[in-house]
Amino acid sequence: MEWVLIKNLKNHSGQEVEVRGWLYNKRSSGKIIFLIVRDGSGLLQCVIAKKEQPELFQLVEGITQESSIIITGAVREEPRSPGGMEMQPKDIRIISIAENYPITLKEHGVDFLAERRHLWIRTPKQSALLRIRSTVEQACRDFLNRRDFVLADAPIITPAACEGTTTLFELDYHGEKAYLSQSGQLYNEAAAMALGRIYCFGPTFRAEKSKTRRHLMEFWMLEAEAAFFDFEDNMKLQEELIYYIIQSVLEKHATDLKILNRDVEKLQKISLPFPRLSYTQAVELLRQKGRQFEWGNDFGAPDETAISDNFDAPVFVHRFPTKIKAFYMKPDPSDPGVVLGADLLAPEGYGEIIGGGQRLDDLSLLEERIREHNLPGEAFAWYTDLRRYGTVPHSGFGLGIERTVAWLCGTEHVRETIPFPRTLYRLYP
RNA sequence: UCCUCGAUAGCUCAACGGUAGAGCAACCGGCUGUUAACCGGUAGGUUGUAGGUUCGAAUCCUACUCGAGGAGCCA
Repeated sequence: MEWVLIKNLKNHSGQEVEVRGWLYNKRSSGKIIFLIVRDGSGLLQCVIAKKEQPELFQLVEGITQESSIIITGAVREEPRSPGGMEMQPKDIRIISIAENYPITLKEHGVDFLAERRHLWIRTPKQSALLRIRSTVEQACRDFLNRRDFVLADAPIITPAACEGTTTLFELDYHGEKAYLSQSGQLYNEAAAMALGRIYCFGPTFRAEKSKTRRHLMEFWMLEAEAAFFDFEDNMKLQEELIYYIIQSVLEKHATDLKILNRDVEKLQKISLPFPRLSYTQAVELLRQKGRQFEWGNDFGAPDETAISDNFDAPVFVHRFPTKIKAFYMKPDPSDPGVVLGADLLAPEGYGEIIGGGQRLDDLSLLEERIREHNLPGEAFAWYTDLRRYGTVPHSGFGLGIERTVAWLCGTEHVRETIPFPRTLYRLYP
């Protein structure tokens, strides 16, 4: 008997197959029982009539929610069944009867669910989110690999802050202070000088006590870096990547997006190129909308939402004031008061999903910036070396995976876009 | 760190100074096409903790604990 995943059952209509999974729900009306079985790929309805299968009917009455079972039987198309396919089981093997399951099909609060995240991920919406996350990650790799980018993983344990600004998680490295990485970027620059076009993809850590729906203590970031890419090349690469991710998700996840009630039209109508707005233009836009904003300040979350609300596609905001950006950003040669950096703001108020730009490639200016920002010169000696031995113009960016998935799925909170979120004040499970 | 809100049955909530209640889940029974099925019944509580006000507190006051949303910071 062939073991088939529920999502592939439509290719087996009329055949007898085996499905392995868990009982998601059971509905009985005395002489007929409907089982809803899940296997991680989808939901399958099974129907058993008492008159036709008395022993099986009795067996099934004792199967509880989330019990693990292996069922065999013929599947056929059935419009009344969720998922479109239905099985009439010939045999059901019980692997394990589940104890009284805490997560019911009714509504639950966030605290209750977060405390049971290990079980919450079994529910349809959470599974759909995680499947889409997997596709987003795969699309990132596929896209960059096709563009001849080499995967060069950056370290997680680092000796010093990359940007010197944010609060980091400190750890004891055999008596020496070390920190969990908040960005692989500086290492990426070194790797790009070795391999040309590279990316890293892994978790990053921020110890700030951020407590919003857009923040996690541990989140995943795709960071790409390319030698000889200028600012414009960089933005073009980013928008093509995002476009590729959108198309991959639309193509592979029609069912999941439906489970999530996502308005897919909003994703379908996004086209290239993405709109571009300079920081100065963005400030003007905010003022037009009646918001108080002074040139030279950084945008807050409500400002970002106000800007992105003007566009259907993600929008680049570029050329920020040099003073509010990181030390490694390259000033615009035609206006040194601003840098060749850009943030990509997702539509519908999901905020910044990419930050990137052209890097400072001039040795003396970089050394000056390191001093200005009061960064320890010794710790950055290797980084300035990159400008000493064959420096080239180069650019890169970092894409926040959870925010991207939240936007694509139309989910309120990023904590649902990662299997086991690390949020402020919650380290369990 | 700051601001706002919340904590009552396993879950989601009601009771707003006068005997703690409903729906769901659990358990028992009924129902031949259910869609979070439905119908009847049973059981389920030191109202987050500690103090105070009151004849009387889930309800009012104070502190604390835990959590949520937001700000700042960021992806």
